[in-house]
Amino acid sequence: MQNISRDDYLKLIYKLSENKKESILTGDIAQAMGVNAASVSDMLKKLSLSGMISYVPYQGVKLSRKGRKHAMLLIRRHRLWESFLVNHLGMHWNQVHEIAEQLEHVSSDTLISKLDAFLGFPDYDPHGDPIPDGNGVLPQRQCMNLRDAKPGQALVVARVMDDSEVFLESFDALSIKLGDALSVSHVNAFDGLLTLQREDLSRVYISRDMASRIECSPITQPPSKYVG
Amino acid sequence: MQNISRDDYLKLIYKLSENKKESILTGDIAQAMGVNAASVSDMLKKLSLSGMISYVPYQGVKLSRKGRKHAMLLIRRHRLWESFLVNHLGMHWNQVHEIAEQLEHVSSDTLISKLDAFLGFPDYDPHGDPIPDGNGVLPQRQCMNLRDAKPGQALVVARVMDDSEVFLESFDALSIKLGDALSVSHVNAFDGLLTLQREDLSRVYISRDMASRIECSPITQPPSKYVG
DNA sequence: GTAAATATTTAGGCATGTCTAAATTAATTT
DNA sequence: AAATTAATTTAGACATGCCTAAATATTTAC
Repeated sequence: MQNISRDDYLKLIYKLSENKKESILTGDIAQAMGVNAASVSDMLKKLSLSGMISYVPYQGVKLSRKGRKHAMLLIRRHRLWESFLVNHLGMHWNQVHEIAEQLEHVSSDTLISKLDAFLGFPDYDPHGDPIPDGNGVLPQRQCMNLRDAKPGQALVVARVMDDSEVFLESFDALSIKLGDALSVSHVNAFDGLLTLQREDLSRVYISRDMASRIECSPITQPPSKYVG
Repeated sequence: MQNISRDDYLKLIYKLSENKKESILTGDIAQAMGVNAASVSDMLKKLSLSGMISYVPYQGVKLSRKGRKHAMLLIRRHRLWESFLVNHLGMHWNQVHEIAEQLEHVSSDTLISKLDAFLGFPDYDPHGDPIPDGNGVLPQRQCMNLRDAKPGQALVVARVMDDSEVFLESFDALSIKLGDALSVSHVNAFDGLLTLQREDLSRVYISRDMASRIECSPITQPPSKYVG
């Protein structure tokens, strides 16, 4: 509960590392934390001393094995709490991030394992984000970005990659939910607008911008008896 | 989430005020917080500035109306979380205090009102402590200390006034739970040892020390038709 | 009613986490 | 390759919340 800032830095460094493979730069962290670069330098020195990151001044920063595990356990707490807030308290998925941000700092292993059991040991949170296990290991799942889907592709909506209120409300307006099965009818050659078909044959239209923030599990059609 | 210390002081001042009617002394706070008296002085000045307490140097401290309401809302959060931990996560009632101590600092009114609804708007927590409502008002209940019970008295066990592990385990060992109905068979004239009878007529023996930390609702026997 | 004992407050420090401004290092331009 | 520009780090401050030691106020004892 008292290492809130350190934890926030570690989580952020992990998240920035997901996208880039290279070292994370001080300025990126400063921008994302909404904090002065000088503050980041101070903190990086401390995190480096405690073995959470490897830090070469002016060259950026990388999580150590220890730091990565620590970050994963924070993400575990965060996603378990989000699951609780949405599935049991009935909160909307665009209202839970900030609250989970606070709840994740409550440090009790007993609490987290009891919560995990109460929730039924979920693998994914309400946004479809994978929940690390007690060792910090993520469940694996074959996923693709909806933007890359080709006509004829059948898929299940698996995850949204944007927590912002405006995105989530626009997503809700599409009347699709995680777990829904869709098939790609058409991809507009000019702007990439996707036309998808629900199982009830009704249609959904998703812009490339929107699609790029949605991940799906492709459904491999079982090969028909008569093919091959 | 950032006013953790201030909140802890306010709650403590409230708890110390429950017993005493007079002003609370710096030294009492220092002792209860496990902190130096000088630190308490510092904090009292700050709390006084923000209108939470009335503070006269050397004369002690009293909660203001604002400070009392703030403290009640913290206690509300604490007791709601304890209810969740015991009733839904299956934790033992002697394990939840520290965790609730952290959870209560998560500040979101939406969260607390959703949690309240999820729990079914309870009036009492697992220790029988009353849960303030959203305005900081406690539910009222007629209660007496078990130590003061007289032979023939029928009562319902309502509340334990001691959160320590050693007390709660000894209480559990009696095989009685909150809500159980008991009647007083005998009070030992020398040491005050109580002999009580359960509804199944089996007996429980409770020392005066133990009894003094147990609160009960007396059951008024409905007057018999033939009396009077 | 004054002196000794006790409690409280003030003074000055330390750690954390932030800031601004200055110095330093790296990258870009020419 | 040197000079300019951009990014990063260091230096020095401030706020919070704690500490110890010294000063001050209050209470108790004689």
